[in-house]
Amino acid sequence: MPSPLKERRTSGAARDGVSEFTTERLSIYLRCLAQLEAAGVTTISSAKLAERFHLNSAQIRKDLACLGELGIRGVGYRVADLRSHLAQALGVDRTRKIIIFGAGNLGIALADHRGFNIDGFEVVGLFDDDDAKHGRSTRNGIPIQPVDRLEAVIASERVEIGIIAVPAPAAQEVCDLLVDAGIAAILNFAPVQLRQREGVAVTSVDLRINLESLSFALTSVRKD
Amino acid sequence: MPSPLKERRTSGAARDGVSEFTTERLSIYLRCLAQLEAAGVTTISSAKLAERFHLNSAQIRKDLACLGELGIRGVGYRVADLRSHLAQALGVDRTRKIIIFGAGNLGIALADHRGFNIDGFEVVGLFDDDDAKHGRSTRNGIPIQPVDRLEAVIASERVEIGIIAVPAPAAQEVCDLLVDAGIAAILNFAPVQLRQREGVAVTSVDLRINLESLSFALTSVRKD
DNA sequence: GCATGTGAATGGATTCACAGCT
DNA sequence: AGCTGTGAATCCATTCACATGC
Repeated sequence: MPSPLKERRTSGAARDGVSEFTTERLSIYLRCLAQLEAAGVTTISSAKLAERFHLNSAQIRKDLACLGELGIRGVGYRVADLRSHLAQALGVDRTRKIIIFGAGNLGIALADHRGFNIDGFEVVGLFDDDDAKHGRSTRNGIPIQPVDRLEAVIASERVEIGIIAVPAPAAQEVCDLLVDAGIAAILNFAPVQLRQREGVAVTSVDLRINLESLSFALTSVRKD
Repeated sequence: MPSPLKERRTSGAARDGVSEFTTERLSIYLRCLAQLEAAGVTTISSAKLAERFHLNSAQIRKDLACLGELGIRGVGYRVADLRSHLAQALGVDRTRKIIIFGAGNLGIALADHRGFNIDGFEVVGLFDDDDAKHGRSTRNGIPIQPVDRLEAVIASERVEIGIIAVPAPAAQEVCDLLVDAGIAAILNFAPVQLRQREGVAVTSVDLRINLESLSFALTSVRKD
């Protein structure tokens, strides 16, 4: 039984003993290491990393220990080595393909989103049930396709990740559609709690909640 | 000293004793109550709410207790009453104005985003430093304005929330610009950790991290 | 009787502190 | 000497369980 926290944010598989919190930090470390490597840094200590993120160095060591004993006592971590291990653990050492369902403003923006089209990810399809949109393409040239092409694209391109960018009322139906078509991981932008199926990882991004959290902070910390 | 968890997600003010986790759930409850009220339900118990969200009823009661003693023992909560208290606590009983910096695909999509333009929020400005974009408008008619209009709009419209939708290298500069112009809460979509100033609430949405978390789940739960 | 509000218990994430390797 | 890896300690969120009030 997953904790409600994970229930809401990401659910499906907090793999092994690695929690969602740790996973997200691993992703942050990976980004940082890529920058360090580009800057020519060859070795880094957990204390130095901790400084950058305002994190505790023990936490970083614990997080990294999930990948095996990669550190060298008395020295630190080899940047290149650690980066490649992290990339492998996060599964971005190869390219995972993504399709997006919903070609509204958000879906189109996400299809061309830089972070979704580099270093291990690639958007290979954009779908919508509105006939009027079919045939058009995003600026980056991703064509908007009808729903009946969905299954074929997922199968032939070996798509693993589906993004839901449709209005709330349609989200559950689209989710089921994606799962039936073989999608194993879903990133949901619709403001609904999706009924999830066994073995499918689902993460929701609810922008309204983020806004209201900020608004809540504003109601108290009014500096006047 | 905030915990790293909050540090990364939302920071600035975990107001009173109310944690970020609780705040996010309050936002979810509010949405649910609006639906219940629309459906004509007048009273609801924590147990019934718990069912909907796969949450523990005690947690819901604890969360709601933050707003005062709103429940009626032996009965439950009055939907309309609770909803209005929640709306007030989250600060959406009045309209908070938003400006977006960065008129790329994402910025434009967010400007027209439904959840950002109803029930307590309104996008009143979209800014970009690219001259070529000025004068154009989003589909919903929000014009793209030059940076030198920023301060005037924030002041005259009493804008409280700023959204950063620019590439990573520009994000910190834009953040400082917004804070200097009087913005008290920031929703950041750039994949960087922003240096934050005292009294400014900052929440970051990092889509790349969400994707990599899903990818991580996929590397293990390969159903074959 | 029934459902809230809450102190106490639990569980999990973070931090401390130090043994152990280089 | 320096820094990792990790058991022990701490902190905080969640859950239990019951006294309290309708």
